[in-house]
Amino acid sequence: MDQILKKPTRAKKSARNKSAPKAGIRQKKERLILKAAEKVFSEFGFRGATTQMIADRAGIPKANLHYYFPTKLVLYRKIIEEIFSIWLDAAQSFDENSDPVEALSRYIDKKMEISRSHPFGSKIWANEVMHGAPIIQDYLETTLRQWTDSRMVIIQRWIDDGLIDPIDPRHLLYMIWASTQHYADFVHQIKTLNGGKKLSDTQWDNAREDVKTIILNGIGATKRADK
Amino acid sequence: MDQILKKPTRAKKSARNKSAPKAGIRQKKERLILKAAEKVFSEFGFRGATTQMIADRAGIPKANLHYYFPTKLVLYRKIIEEIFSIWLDAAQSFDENSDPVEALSRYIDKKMEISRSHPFGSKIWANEVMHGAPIIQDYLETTLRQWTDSRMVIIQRWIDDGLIDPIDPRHLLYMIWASTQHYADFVHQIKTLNGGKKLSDTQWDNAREDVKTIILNGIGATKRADK
DNA sequence: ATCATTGTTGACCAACTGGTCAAGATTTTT
DNA sequence: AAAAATCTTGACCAGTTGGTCAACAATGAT
Repeated sequence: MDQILKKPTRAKKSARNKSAPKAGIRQKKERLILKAAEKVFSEFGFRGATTQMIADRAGIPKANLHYYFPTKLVLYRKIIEEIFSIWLDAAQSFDENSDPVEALSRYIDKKMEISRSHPFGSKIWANEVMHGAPIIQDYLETTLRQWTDSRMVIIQRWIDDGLIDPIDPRHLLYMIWASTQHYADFVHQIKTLNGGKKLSDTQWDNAREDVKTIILNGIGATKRADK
Repeated sequence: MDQILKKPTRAKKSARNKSAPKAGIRQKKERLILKAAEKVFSEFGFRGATTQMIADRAGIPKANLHYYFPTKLVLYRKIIEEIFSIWLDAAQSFDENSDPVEALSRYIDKKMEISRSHPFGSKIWANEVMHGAPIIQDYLETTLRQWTDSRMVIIQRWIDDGLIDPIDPRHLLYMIWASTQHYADFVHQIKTLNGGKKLSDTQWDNAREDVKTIILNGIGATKRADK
């Protein structure tokens, strides 16, 4: 799931020494920077974030950051790629061979889990799309488009087989995305409306169950499956 | 709906002359700037937007913009206030005396309409919240909080009266917000997945109906109302 | 006509920011 | 040990940006 993103970065020898005394430096430092950058970008957006902020959060001088990532844009792209790969990972759970209740339940569970564990990534993605996707347009047009089309076919088949009510598959997908990602993108609003406290484990469970219940009932997937 | 935002701005005489020969200048120019600013802020975010961009789009020199709005922040705040007032306007349709199907249908209709007619505002709001609501925190804690609480009571009453299934009112509201605002905030993604063409009138109708259907069915509001 | 108020704008500036660079430190290879 | 490669960092620079200002124009009141 990650290989696409990794650079070869000197994979010649070092097969006998104690693991990787120096080769690991680059990897560790890049990880450190990426993590800091993800947070800062999600908080301030691409232009709002400064390389100085990112360097500070990573605890290194700015020049060092630029040694590993030549430009702010390159750093940003790397992060987008990671987010997208996580997203695609969850998308796998929406496979062909399941019935609607099973497939959609699993998919919604995964998406909610990602909203909880990777809220920064979700925000960055949302930010990108809201600003016209200047960086990720190609992802939208290729990978995301293909995935969406293929899933719409599956949903349409469920409809044709009478497993769910006839709704536009597109809007069902949008609703799932919107409802699940809302818990990442609007976490601040949710927290404020929750008396300033972030959602507890139980509240997260409730949220996940309610989203699933409403959507599955909403498309009539349960009334057939139940009996 | 607007009075809060307007400045007194010389309301002495001019009650006999031909309307407002000069008094109108300020108002017209402010409108012009606000409209330009809304677009630019929604496209580039607060920091991404420059006062130069806004001035250019309004067709005036930057210094003139700063004559009417001393700082970028003041301009931004003004826009946020307007957005919020539009939002509150729609919120009215969610009144006490209706049954769930009627109240929620009307509310979702209004929200979808706003997503279509005021996508810029929705994006700016989303952007604010995603970045921790640095400007609008007070709105979240006061007005929005109160409104949300009062509507949750109504929804809870519906549940107690057996009019809808027992779900957490909070999550129902979040789902409505998420699903409807998605069509504004993610319009670019939706457009791309729609073959690069923005949604037609029919597609908007379908979206609106599907969102309503799924949510109303999802909470079991229709199965009681139908018979 | 004259004055006061309001509106207009080019030129300017201080602060910030992405990115560079050269000198030096550290580690790996030979 | 010493050469080669990699990593580190303070100082620096050029471009951008929010905001100011002084001179000027237009309009309204007297």
